[in-house]
Amino acid sequence: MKVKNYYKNLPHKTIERLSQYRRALLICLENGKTHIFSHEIASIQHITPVQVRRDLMLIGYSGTLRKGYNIQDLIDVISNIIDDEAGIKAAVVGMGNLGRALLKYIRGKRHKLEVVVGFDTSEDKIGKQYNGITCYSLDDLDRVVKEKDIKLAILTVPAAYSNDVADKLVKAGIKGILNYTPKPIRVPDEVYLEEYDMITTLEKVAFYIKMHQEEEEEEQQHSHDA
Amino acid sequence: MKVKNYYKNLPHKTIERLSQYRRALLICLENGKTHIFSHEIASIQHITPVQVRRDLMLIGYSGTLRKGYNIQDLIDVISNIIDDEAGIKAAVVGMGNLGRALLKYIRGKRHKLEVVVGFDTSEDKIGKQYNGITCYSLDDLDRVVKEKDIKLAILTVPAAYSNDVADKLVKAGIKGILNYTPKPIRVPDEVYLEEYDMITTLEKVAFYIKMHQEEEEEEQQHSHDA
DNA sequence: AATTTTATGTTATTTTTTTAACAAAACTTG
DNA sequence: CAAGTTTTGTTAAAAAAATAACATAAAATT
Repeated sequence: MKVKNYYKNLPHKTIERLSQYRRALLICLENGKTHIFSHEIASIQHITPVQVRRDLMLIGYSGTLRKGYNIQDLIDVISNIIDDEAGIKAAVVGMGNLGRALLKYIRGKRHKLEVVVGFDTSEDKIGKQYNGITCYSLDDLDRVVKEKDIKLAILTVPAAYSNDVADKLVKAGIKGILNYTPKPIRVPDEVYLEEYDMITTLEKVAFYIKMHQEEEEEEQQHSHDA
Repeated sequence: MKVKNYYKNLPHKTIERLSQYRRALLICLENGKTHIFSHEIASIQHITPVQVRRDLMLIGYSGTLRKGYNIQDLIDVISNIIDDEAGIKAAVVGMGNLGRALLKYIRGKRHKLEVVVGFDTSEDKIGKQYNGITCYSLDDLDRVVKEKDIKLAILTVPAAYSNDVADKLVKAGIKGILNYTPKPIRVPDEVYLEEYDMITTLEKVAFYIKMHQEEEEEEQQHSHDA
């Protein structure tokens, strides 16, 4: 059995939570904490302590019975799993409001995952610097991606172009795309694709507001009946 | 059995997909299509036709055997389920790059879900118009939310303030919060909370790129051995 | 020193979600 | 007009994810 690659069987949801745990842990570390209990992590992430312990069990990390988990150690263990040793370079493709917002969020946060360039079609933006990275023309995409060995693209172009740009990215050899465009794109199997749709999330919240509202109305109706 | 409220038992994932289906259907409608097959919807959304049919079964919508689903009808059925009849008003709280980007995305797309105001602390922004909505001071949040009957808040303030602002929103009577802040917030049970974390999504993509990469290296190793 | 409390780590169970299987219907083709 | 094809709708099975249950251990308390 290859111990080295045990994390390949980790559930997708666990991978997501590991990233979230790490972020929470980094904040705790900044605040001077050295140890943390499963129920503390759980409380931050709005989940149950059991789930935290189960995730940590899956990655083979053990805490101490009375002090909980060593924050720095746990950060290191998680980083070893989710980070690429050599680091992964990313590009923001589409430097509109969303692209620039994401860039600001990400820039400098993780040394193993760095946004190194941006792309846009607008003459105003090409050649300019944003949060310390330069914006290139989409025409130079293929060259720049190959030169800088960029593997991940954050797609934030207008929906109308999403498919064309995605094709370009694939041809340039990109390995993963995070699509923030409201239109699903099509890529070959070997390219990892994650679609995130803001409107869907928003409509979901609206739906549950509506539902909650109707439930309350119903309850009032009942108490009125009685 | 209350037929009126059957949709309260719909799986969460189905709700999400219904929103996605509708968006895809609206695009098809614009392109002049009148009918669509389950496998066409599936292909757009990167899922299986079975899942589409199952979701539509759950909402009680039937297509015709040879023509598939009537696009306009299906849009109406979905809208009846996920939209609030009276409409839900939303606010973008934090008019930075991300807030403005989301506003641009959403503005005018759904008439049953409308962003009506923005909030910010910056003097430069207060009083200004963005995509047709005015930006108010965060100090006026309570008043404006109540006056305009705003039920949903899109939280895009800097992480440091997320909890304080969330508390304000809850006090003002908000019913649902979509938190785009990289820090989880805490709200009472009666407020629906959806957290979305861009960094987690990004790190997830990076992880699967890494994994894929290692798998390929392994395969090369094997073929080298043989 | 015995008992209680509070955590962890792990197995078992339940719930949720996805996928498979297949009957029925409508159209097409030989 | 019979056989074949295609697509829906639904039930059954499988897979994934979350939750519960509980044994174990270390510290605190009585």
